[in-house]
Amino acid sequence: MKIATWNVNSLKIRLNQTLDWLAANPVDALCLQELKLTDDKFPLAAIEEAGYHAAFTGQKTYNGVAVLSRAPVRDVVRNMPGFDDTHQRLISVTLDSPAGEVRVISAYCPNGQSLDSEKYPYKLAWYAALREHVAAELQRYPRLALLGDFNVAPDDRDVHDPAKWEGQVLVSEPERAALRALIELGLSDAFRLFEQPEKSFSWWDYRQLAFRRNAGLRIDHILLSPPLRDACTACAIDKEPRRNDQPSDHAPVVATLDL
DNA sequence: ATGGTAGACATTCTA
Repeated sequence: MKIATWNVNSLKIRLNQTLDWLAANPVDALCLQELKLTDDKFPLAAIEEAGYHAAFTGQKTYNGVAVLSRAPVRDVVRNMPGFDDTHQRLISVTLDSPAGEVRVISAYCPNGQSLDSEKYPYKLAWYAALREHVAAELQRYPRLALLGDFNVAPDDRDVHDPAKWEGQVLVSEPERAALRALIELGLSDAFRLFEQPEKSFSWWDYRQLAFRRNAGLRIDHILLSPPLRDACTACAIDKEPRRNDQPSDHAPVVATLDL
């Protein structure tokens, strides 16, 4: 089976690109972030027409996440129970695979804006809550995949110009430590299970011709629990949609699982 | 040091 994640930066603007991408890349599950629409505006009919079920949680203007799935989904949990948050940033679902049920979580981690912003401690608190949520989910679901826009570049090799970015938001040590603490629950960064091209990124700023210069960061990740890590045979970033007219600023990431 | 682009919405905020 194949699972993927894509921050589409408005599902309204990117609906046709999403459907085109699914037609060319018929993955079993696609996690979406930054829907930027309320649930009543979610394009469920078009997605079902394309052969997918969907679980989603949205809000006006910002945030919003979804899981699109070939198989029906069940046990849908929106956000993190016990963490009081007005932002719609997380959705967890269960789907069936030949090897048994798989828990798929779509995450849109806070950006943080800058180290001196009030959004920065919110980001770290959100990460701490996510760690607790995923720890609890792992107790119940040994086959777990956490996919999304983590808004953290784990390592300097995930940054086009580490000297320029040193200490900045998305790269700062406390953010990297928060992501490591999550991974230390026993998850693996699927992308780094395999040899990858140098300077592989998943996000490029719209400004300053960043994509053309490959001035990007790798901030979109697929994290796998041990049984899924063992089943993972490939992981890649698909840069093609970033070349589209009116592209998202993020590229999809795809993992192949031998299940 | 500043602002560059894009999306949603309202003339600014977020990324």
